[in-house]
Amino acid sequence: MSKIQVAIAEDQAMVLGALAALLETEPDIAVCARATNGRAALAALGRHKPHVLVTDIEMPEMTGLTLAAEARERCPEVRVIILTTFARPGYLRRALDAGAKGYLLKDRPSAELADAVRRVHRGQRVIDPELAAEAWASEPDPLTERERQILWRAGEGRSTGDIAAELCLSEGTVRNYLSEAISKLGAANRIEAARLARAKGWL
Amino acid sequence: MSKIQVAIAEDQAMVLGALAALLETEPDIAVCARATNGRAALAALGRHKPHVLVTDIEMPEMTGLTLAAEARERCPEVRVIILTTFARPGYLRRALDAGAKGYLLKDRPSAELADAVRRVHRGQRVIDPELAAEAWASEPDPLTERERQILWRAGEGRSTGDIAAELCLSEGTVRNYLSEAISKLGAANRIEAARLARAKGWL
DNA sequence: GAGCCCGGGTGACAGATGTCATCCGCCTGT
DNA sequence: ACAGGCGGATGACATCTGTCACCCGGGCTC
Repeated sequence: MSKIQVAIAEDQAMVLGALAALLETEPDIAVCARATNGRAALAALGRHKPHVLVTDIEMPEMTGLTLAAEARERCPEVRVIILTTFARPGYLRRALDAGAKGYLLKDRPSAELADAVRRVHRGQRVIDPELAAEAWASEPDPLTERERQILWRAGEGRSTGDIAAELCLSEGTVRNYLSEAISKLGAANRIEAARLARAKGWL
Repeated sequence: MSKIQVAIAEDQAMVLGALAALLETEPDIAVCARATNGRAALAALGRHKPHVLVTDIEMPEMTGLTLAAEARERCPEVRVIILTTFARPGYLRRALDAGAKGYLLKDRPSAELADAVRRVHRGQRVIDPELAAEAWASEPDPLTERERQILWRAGEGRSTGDIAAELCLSEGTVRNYLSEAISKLGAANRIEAARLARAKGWL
């Protein structure tokens, strides 16, 4: 019996090593590659051709979501499982759009990981059930690309003028977009709007 | 040879399980207790009397820092290692004040964990070297308690008026504190100030 | 008791933010 | 050819923020 070959991408080295140790305790699973950022993971996919890729979302260089999308392009036979802290409907939706086969939360019991790897390897989908329900019920991202760009920067503490300069827009326009975003999100000001958007995974 | 008994506290069950798997691969270490929140961890210390406690900082019920302090009170023979994402001088300082013997970052290679456990068990201290240097160089928290309260709320997106009402202060006073905090932190506005303070672990 | 620091408050002012109505090009579908 | 939409801009206005100078009352200490 040949083992299921798994690649892992996770930016916190300690967690990466720990996840690898966890999977290595399974007799039918082998970890063939590890990466601490998205770009490295993508390179590793080409070299090792694993059956399954387990990846975090928030990573330097390349996010797990874009990694999933790239992987589908270049190595369509690799099945991707997103493993993340964030129970954000927006992330799940984007993950599925990017062709991910699994979406698992880091606060699930550790036994579920190996299970998910096996299931996905068999061709099944594995989606965190609570999150799936929530995502179905929840409204889709109401923000336009511009609003996202601007709200993001506003959330970092940059001023209207700064943002306008950076995006080559007029100051008034930036305020308009911000105003629009604030009202779409039902917030009282840019700060709260940014927080809400982040919490939903829209940012 | 009897193994080093380790307890682990970490709120993300998946990571908890993975860390346990990682430590279990070491022949001289055994994981005798696991907890996904601070209170449960404290209870486990009483029951299992481990040699070493490895704990995250940000957890529900009780933070790893207060857990460390409580542990020193009730089970002074247990050596505590803080294992966290956050390279914040403020956290390190508070951890050491609380009697922690180790402070390790989650983005260090996973091999360092077992190493740290052994060292701390032998009675040594293990502090992330870069962080230690930074903490020594870095100025101590410049914020007063009031400023902290107010800046925290401002960072959540609450308005000056809101905050004043909540803390039973006048609106002008809140603005004064905020202004003071902003200038202490060298920020351009309350949002940036809150971000900076958070990054330093002062908030 | 005089002087002084500290938490808190006031008032005034400039500048940043949030809201609206309106306008202008530029596509796009019919 | 024309009506819409859409991204972007403008101007005006009200409100919120950030800053500053100064005031008050209670504890200190000398």
